[in-house]
Amino acid sequence: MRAPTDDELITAWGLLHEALRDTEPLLLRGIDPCGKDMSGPWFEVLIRLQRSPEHRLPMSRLAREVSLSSGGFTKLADRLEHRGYLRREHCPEDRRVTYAALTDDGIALAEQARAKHVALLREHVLAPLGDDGLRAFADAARLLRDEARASADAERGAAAR
Amino acid sequence: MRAPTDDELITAWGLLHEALRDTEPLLLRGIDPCGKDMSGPWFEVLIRLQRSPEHRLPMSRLAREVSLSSGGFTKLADRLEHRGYLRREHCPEDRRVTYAALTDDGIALAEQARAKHVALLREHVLAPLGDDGLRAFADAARLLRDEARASADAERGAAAR
DNA sequence: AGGAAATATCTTTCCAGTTAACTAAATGGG
DNA sequence: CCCATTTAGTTAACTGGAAAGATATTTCCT
Repeated sequence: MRAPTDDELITAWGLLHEALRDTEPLLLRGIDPCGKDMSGPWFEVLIRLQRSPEHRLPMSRLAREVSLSSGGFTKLADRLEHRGYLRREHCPEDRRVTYAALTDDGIALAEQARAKHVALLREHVLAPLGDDGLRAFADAARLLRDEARASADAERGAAAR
Repeated sequence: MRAPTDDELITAWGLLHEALRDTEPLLLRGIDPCGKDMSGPWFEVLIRLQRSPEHRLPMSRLAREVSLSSGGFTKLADRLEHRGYLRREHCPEDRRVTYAALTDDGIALAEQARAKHVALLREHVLAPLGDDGLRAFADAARLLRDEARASADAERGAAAR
């Protein structure tokens, strides 16, 4: 198999960008109980809280998992709290940490959003790729992600030294 | 082959997000003649202009291709122009359009940035995926993108009717 | 030709997210 | 035991990009 040319590499990476950029809006259509804003990672936050015991997680961990700075996550939490989907809870064991916890409304919203999102994923991602294609795609994405994390860690280690 | 569960779908999509988000910064390291800012699509713009005859394209077309709003692209063009990498040229045939054209500095920057970017792509994308994996990955991305565009077009058509 | 609709750009306004500075709380080495 | 370091979260200043409106130019229809 011939090795890819420079242009093939650039094109391949561009395709990934375009696929994500064009598909993303389709996957959230009709899921907007928060209003026209709230474009970003609020859905990720809801999903992660929904999967968690007692529907709560430390804010710092959530921020890290959705790749938001601490300051950015504070504002996101403010928005969700203001709309009644989330509340802050103090952790008695470690008084530095604050939990972000779903309210009942937040739980309901998460379930509804998740159901719609999955339906849209089946339509716009699973359908074009097929079962096998989806798995292969996901495996490749995992490889990329792990390589990126390993590289980033290696660089951080080098910087610390 | 068993059909994917809801969770597998959500996870697969999340992996794609993480792969892109974590890999992206690695692919631009050392490519920053513009300063610490200029995070976004300036590289895409340079590449497209580099490939174009006379190193210039209408601003509106560039904006569409890199998925920026007209306002957003105006500001990006301002930044690149201010740094001396780009100039605006009026089109005599259609006086509405303004070309974005690379300066000599811009051409040099594009070549240098492209070379570095390709090297990083080989290291962080081609290496983990392999030749065949990369092509399969790119093909899947193309499928996704085309499906998304077809859906978006269909919806626009329905809205126009 | 004349007017309506479309196109391209710029302007303004708004908002999400980053960085950095700061406080509070926990941890670890001497 | 104490001080230095680290971690959690909030706040403020700034910036990139989106949405909507304004203007100028072209195209299309009659």
